[in-house]
Amino acid sequence: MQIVTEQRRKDIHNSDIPSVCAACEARHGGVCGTLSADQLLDLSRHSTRRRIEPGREVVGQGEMTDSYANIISGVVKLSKVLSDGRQQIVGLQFAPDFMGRPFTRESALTAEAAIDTDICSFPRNVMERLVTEAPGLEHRLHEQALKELDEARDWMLTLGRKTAQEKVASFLYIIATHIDPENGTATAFDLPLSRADIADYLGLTIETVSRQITKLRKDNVIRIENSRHVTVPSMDRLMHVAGID
Amino acid sequence: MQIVTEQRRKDIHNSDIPSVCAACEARHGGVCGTLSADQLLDLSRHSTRRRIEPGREVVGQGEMTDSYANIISGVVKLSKVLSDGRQQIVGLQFAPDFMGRPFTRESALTAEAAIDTDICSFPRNVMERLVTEAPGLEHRLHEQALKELDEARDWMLTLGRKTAQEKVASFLYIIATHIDPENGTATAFDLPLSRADIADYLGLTIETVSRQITKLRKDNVIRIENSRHVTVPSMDRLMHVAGID
DNA sequence: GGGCGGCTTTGATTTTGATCAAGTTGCCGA
DNA sequence: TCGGCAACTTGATCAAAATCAAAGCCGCCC
Repeated sequence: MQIVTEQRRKDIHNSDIPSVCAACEARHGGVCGTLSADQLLDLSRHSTRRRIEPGREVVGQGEMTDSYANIISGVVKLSKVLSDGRQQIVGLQFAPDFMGRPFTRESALTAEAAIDTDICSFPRNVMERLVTEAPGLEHRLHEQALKELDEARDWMLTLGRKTAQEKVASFLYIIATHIDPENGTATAFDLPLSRADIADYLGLTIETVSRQITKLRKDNVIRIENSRHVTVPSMDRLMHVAGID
Repeated sequence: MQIVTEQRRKDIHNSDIPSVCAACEARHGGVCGTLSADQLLDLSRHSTRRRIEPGREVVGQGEMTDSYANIISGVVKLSKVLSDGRQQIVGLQFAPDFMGRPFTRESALTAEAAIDTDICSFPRNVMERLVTEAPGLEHRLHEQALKELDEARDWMLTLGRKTAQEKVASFLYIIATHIDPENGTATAFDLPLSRADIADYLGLTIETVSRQITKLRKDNVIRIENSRHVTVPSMDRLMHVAGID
């Protein structure tokens, strides 16, 4: 399914090697590479670092448009709800992803931390000023949008056409490939989402998710400790179960 | 669900009022508004107009990255397939949408016409040259990407959390609001997709789609002639059935 | 250490939508 | 006007996942 291919991840990653935000000691998810030293300093001066607890909204429904943020560590869920409460997680963001919507146009999205998450945020107006000054910055934001679009479309195939078993395996594969992007695909990791969150991501119920995880365990596709820690003996096997070519 | 809000559609639409491509007598989906007369002429000279028959690929898997195109009339399906043939339509594009992927990074997407479709296409290199010359052009492409991202995420909620009945109603609502963007929401229209296509868009089977359409007809939510022509007596009613707030 | 509450698992049953299998309808060409 | 074919509908049955209902498990606070 290549939600994010290795190559793509590297493209994004390589570009932010040089510049580190002085204020929060973090790379700004690739946005800094295109800025001058002065602009970087400007950005740093206005950025604030915050730790967000699980379940806490990073930026509320409409507020999303008021600021931009870089994820330093942790995982953020982007979700949508129906009026009767049914919920769907429409995206996950991992460090060092960049969050925030260019050009106001709120899309009824809620962003909240799935686990303890550190972010470095700066106000919309600073960002907008920099966009007009640095020609390459919009290009970077554009690439981020295209990356998210690809991920969303890949996930649509999972939501619409895969079985519960394949969905759960696909989810585990995504986590394995994203949880620690520095080191590529992880074969052992902690799930950043509760069963309820996983269900909301997969369009399933908690019970079905639990049963499928149990089945994967019994079939020796994964090993589990504490219901959160997962070990994958064979990534090929997992991908095969996930329906990934 | 506001897959595309009226306002958003207008934003995109208003911006291309002034410029019409001389070669194909069509507006280039909002990309021309940002170009100078010379650049427009340049673009026109390289553009070719084509009619695509239903089922025909507009641009194949990898080729998508070789050219850009503006939809003059018709509907294009963007879809993905699993290795065993299961298929999911991940997006629909209507006139006057702009198609094509900036920066090569193929995402295994197939684009094919759902009905007779006229497009005006131009080669990647011309487009890329213009992007570097006209600063506003990338901005436009960026907005298009964000629009598609919003639509994809709205649809993920539909795929993951709605019932078959709500899915079908949501589909009809999308068609009603997109089929003739000039005139806003249509209360009578021809379905641009076959039952099989609808099923692939909704993550359902043909039979389920058919049964739900029958049910909507029996419940007087819609009227149907020839299995393709739909009349919606009350758009509010349809939206309510679709689970749209 | 004991109990409480949230998260997770497991089991029994029901429901929704898929699958299998005929029919219809409508269109097109002979 | 008559096949013939593809698209669509309808019906019967089946299976996957949802729902309803208890337990476990684990960490935390007293």
